[in-house]
Amino acid sequence: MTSTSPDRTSTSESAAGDTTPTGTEDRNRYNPAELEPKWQKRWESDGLYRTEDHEPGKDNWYALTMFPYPSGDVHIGHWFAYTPADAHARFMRMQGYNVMHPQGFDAFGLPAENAAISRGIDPHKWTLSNMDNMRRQFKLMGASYDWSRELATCLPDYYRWNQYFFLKFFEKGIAYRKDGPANWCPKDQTTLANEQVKDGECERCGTTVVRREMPQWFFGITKYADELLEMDQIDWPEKIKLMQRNWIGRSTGVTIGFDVSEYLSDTSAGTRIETFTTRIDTVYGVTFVVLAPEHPLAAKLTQADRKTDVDAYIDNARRQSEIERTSTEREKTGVDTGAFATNPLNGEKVPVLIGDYVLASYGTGAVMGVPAHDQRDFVFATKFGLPIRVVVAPEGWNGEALTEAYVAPGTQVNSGEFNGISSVDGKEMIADKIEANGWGQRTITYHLRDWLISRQRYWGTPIPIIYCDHCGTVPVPEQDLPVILPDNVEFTPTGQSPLTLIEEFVNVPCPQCNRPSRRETDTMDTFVDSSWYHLRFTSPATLEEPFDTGRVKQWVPVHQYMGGAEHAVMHLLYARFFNKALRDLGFVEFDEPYTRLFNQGTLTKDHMKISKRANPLNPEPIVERFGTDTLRCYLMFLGPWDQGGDWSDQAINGVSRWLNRTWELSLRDTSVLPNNGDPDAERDLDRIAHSVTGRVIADMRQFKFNTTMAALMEYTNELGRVWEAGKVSSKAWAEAIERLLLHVAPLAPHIAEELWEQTGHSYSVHQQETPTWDEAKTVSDTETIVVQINGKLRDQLDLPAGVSQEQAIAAALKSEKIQRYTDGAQIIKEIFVPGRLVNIVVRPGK
RNA sequence: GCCGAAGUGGCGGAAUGGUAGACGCGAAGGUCUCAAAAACCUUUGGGCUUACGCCCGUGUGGGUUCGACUCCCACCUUCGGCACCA
Repeated sequence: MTSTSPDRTSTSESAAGDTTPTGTEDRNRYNPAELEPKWQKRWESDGLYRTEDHEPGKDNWYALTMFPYPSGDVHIGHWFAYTPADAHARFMRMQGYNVMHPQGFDAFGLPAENAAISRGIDPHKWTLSNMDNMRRQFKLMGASYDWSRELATCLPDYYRWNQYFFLKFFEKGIAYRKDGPANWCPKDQTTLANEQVKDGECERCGTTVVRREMPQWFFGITKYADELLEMDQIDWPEKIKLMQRNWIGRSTGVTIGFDVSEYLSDTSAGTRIETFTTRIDTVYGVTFVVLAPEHPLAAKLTQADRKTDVDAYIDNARRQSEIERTSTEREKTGVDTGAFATNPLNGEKVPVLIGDYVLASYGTGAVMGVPAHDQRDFVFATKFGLPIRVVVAPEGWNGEALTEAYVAPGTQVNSGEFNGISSVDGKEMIADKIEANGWGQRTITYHLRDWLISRQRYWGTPIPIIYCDHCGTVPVPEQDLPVILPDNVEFTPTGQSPLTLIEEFVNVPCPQCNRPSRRETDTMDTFVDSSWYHLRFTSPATLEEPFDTGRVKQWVPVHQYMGGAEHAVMHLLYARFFNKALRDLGFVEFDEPYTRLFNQGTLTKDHMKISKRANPLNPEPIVERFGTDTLRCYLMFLGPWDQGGDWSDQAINGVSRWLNRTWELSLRDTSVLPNNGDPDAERDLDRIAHSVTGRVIADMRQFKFNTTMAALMEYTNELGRVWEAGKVSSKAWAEAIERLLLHVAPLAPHIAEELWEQTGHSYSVHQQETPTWDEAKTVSDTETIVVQINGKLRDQLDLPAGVSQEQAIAAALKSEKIQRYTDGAQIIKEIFVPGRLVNIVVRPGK
């Protein structure tokens, strides 16, 4: 199953310390291949990481990583995401928290279906066997997962609750059905996921994909837009918050109607073109109005002589894919309707055009064209020979024509009664006037659309709806849940959902009237699954309800969520929405699902994305050669976790060496050390030991694994020197080693456990607490004071700790090196930074 | 185009406005060895100097400050996200 690279077995690369001259030394050699599986088994059989809902005297800490899709292999990217997260969870456990660290599988999705189509494998079996394989590979990480909580979203025990929530949402109007766009391949006669569309073409057959409107299911996330913008309660990276804000894209402006009644024979779609603008101050500069091709008034307004052209244009726009239409590269196109609209402010009649740069889905689907103050309108007007009228004058403008749109604020001109005032004030005054006259009103619009959850796919949660000719859209009664996804289905080569072909699935009696009806064959977006899995982890075995409310209360909101930034606006926004919807339905009491969020970066190799084909990097050979602990530590050491990093085959040696050094240092025969140590030497050792703990605690809390590792490496280097000096007692030495092992434990759990045992401690190191430290013990008797002349380093002095300003400056002025600069010069200023430096500012004298 | 992050030795990277380059890799020299590997020790930003030392140096150009990798302004480059949003 797992492919092994052929060259690896033949090379004679030896594991660290591989060659062993004698059998007696063998026993004390660091051998991860032996001890890692040993401890993994022990931890598992002891249930060391099984979490209770309550531990007396401890606060709960829910450490969650974004669960993986079961693609089949745990790759190095998984290791980079999951092992530092595990180290943090372990650290929090040692900080005295009752930590829950679960893991599961986000098991619905397209790849399973692709495997089914291309290789004829059943998605169900494919997914479950991938999960088995990945579970085994995950266990190589030595992570502190509580596997008793494992869940997989493709199992009916899980997805039935998707259906349950769907029904609750439907009842409340949060789930609703309307026409929505889908990517349609005309050749394969199927809809495609966005991932299946490559450069506007069907990934399978290369046919140009078109947009097709069809009835689909939505979740009403936009109702929560304003609440989703509030992010004061959550401790998330500013970057992610910003991306969410931009995605929600709230903009305030004015909706204003342009009367077109005299050009309409059919007024069923109204008599005004409603437009939305954020720049109502420019309304006197409107010289045309543009409708989206899908706008209901587009056809109705078209005058007889323009009909042929307009019909052709609209038809053509419909053929274009979304990708083509929204490409900014593309030249703007448009067509005249022959109709005119009246600007209510100045009574002017301006032409109405249709242009596909106007999007039906944003704002009102119509824009007022102000070419002087909007660059797109400027380009459009130039192309169609429409007038460009300046109404907000740049400073110093004297009536010359513009070469591009002027978008900044200015002074109102050509604006009737508003002439001469600033456009900032004009915005408000004009809006007031429009509202007073009933021409329009202030409006808020959002970039965020409702969440389209329908997928015309097989491998997902069936949507629990039945369509009856008599009763209409009928929800599946709760007691009939789950609607089971049928097994053993046939996949057509086109990728059309097999659900539509299964008679016994589709044809069902109406739950209300019992007449023959048809079941919904769309399934749900997999982001539905991942919107609430963190709740299910608290009580994964519960059968009667989606989760145990009492247990959720003890664990959620998740204290620490960790995962990639690629989910900034999809998963993370959907999960926040889902939580708020569940709250409004009474399922949970809190407002946000994830209190803290940390995003790791991406791991690269040779500064390129790691990919199976072009740039492979398999964790298993690395584990075989160096051990899990080395791999874990190296991934944490190679750079700041949030910035990702670049893999180096060479640099991992350094970490391997360090663990070997840790091993060797810990197992030294302490009987050669004195019983009574030298007090000065022991005070020095204390200083080193306490300051390393201070650094480790501060850095681990903030996910700064690389500097944690650096601090521990410095510590082992120091310990080597301390041993050489031979002045500390065996007791002091043993304490120093104990401290080392406790700090290593979260990072390299296996070696720490083994050494903990071998140094005479009782199982398990992972149930110990982080060592304490005393700030007072970290200060030394002397401190190095840097002496600068005019900010440049000229000397260093070792002075007693806590030296006063006067003493320090006096000592500095006594220094020969300093006198070279002060002799004959005028001292202007002396600066003293306690514990750091003296800076003497001189002017070269005469 | 807009938004965001980042630019530091040969390499990965470290530095509450206060000794730039911690820690590690690599490299060079050495110890051990018949030899090699491993391990250990020393050196390792550039330039000048016999030496004490001195000068330069954190993408570029300015600025603030006694003192700037760090703060401010402008620009360049790379990466990530969004993109005809009215």
